[in-house]
Amino acid sequence: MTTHYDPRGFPPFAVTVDIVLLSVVDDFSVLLVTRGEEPHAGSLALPGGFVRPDESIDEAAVRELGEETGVGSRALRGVHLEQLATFGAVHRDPRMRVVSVAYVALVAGAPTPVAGSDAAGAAWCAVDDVRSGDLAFDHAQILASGIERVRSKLEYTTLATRLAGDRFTLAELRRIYELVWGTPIDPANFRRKVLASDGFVVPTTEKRSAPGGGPPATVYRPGPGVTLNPPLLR
Amino acid sequence: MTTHYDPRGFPPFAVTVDIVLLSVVDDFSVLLVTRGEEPHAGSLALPGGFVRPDESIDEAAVRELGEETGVGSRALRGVHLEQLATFGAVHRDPRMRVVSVAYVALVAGAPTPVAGSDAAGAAWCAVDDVRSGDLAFDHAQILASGIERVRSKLEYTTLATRLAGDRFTLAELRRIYELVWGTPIDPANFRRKVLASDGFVVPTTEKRSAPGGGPPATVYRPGPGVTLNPPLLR
DNA sequence: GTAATAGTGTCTGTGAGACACTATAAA
DNA sequence: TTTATAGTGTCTCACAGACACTATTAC
Repeated sequence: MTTHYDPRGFPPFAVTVDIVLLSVVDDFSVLLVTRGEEPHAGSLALPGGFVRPDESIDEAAVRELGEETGVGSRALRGVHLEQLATFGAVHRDPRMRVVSVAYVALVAGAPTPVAGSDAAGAAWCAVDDVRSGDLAFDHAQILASGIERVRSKLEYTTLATRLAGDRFTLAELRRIYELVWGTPIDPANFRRKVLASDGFVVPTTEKRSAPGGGPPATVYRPGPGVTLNPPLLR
Repeated sequence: MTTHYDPRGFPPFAVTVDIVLLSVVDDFSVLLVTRGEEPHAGSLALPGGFVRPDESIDEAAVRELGEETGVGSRALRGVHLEQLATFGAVHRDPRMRVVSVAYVALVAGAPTPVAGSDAAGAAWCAVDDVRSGDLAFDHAQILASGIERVRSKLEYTTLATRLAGDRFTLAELRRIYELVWGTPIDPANFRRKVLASDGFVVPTTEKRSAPGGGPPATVYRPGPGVTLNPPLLR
């Protein structure tokens, strides 16, 4: 931080936040926007925008999550938001020098983006259907980092409950793991491990019947724990 | 990334890199510099500096690691460098709006910083002796993040070999784990787990005797593996 | 009835951790 | 001779994973 170099003498940096907002319903999906202007007009991109001088980077991420994704503030409660990594190749944006701080966010139930701002072009896309070449800038790389972060964090944290919402059965929770990881999981062993993890899930008195048969399943809500001890293995 | 907002109309951001360079010899230590100018003149700080317009953030980190730490390029071969996190509170630097991208670096044997640049004020400090209040800016927070990152990565990666250098005995490797984690480890179980991890260490024909007694120990070098399967538990 | 699922029980293999034991070298 | 360490062996406990089984519901 000692400076032989005065940054005021050089063309400035712009700082942006880009958000990998993920959810699970029928698929493990990411919210993408269609760019309305150059560069990359018409391409898909991660929602994001410039950090303003009077807000921290974290604050900018929260603001963009609301504005740009158009996900209503009701759905935004209980959203998980964490910093992912920072991308700063020299020419990643052709307009000027832009450094992007990427975030990962998790929301339950893929809520429909409300109209307004740029949300007109916002849509949920199954992550397996997104082709790298379709994404603007270096967003394919950012998306890949975000997906990998979430896949690995499901192993040793209770983050899956952020994707499950505030009421879920163990079958629904297991389905989230199966869709995110892309592997089948033994229901009996999954049940035992989840219930053995202190603070992961809390049973309610409620029961829920699934279509297609089977006895009513106990409904659970997220527990107070954040880390999983022992971890769930992929 | 769609912009209703033109960043050119606002005071610019500066982007810096700060480096948490860690090593283990007698202690688990971090390289700190004494600041020569305001703000925080005389305080300890992490080595770092401004990112230049013509270099990526990663390139700036590599450059600063050489320049600012003054660790010779011989010792810099085999150094591990990875991005840690980005810190962007509004007033973290009183001069102007500065966003800092922090990196963690690991080097073997705490090489003495060579004179030149600001390295005159660079010194290795045991991480347990660093008091948060002694550090400039938000560097205490950055240091804490870096330490925690390394502590947890020793569990599931082969990073400890970056702290051990290119020739080491299992006792020396174990000592690194003990100093970083601050807990004693059973030598017999440690040996078995390390040798059972494919690609962690490779035996050489060399033997080395430790002062104080005991038979000569086999010397190992780092293996090609990067992840530890199964992990070493703290 | 039939199919599907909730929830429980059980067996096996693997690995973590504790610790005993010997062999070898420094002081 | 004493002390410390290298390296091996072994025992126990816990858990992961595979899978059988019963009970209960939708259709």
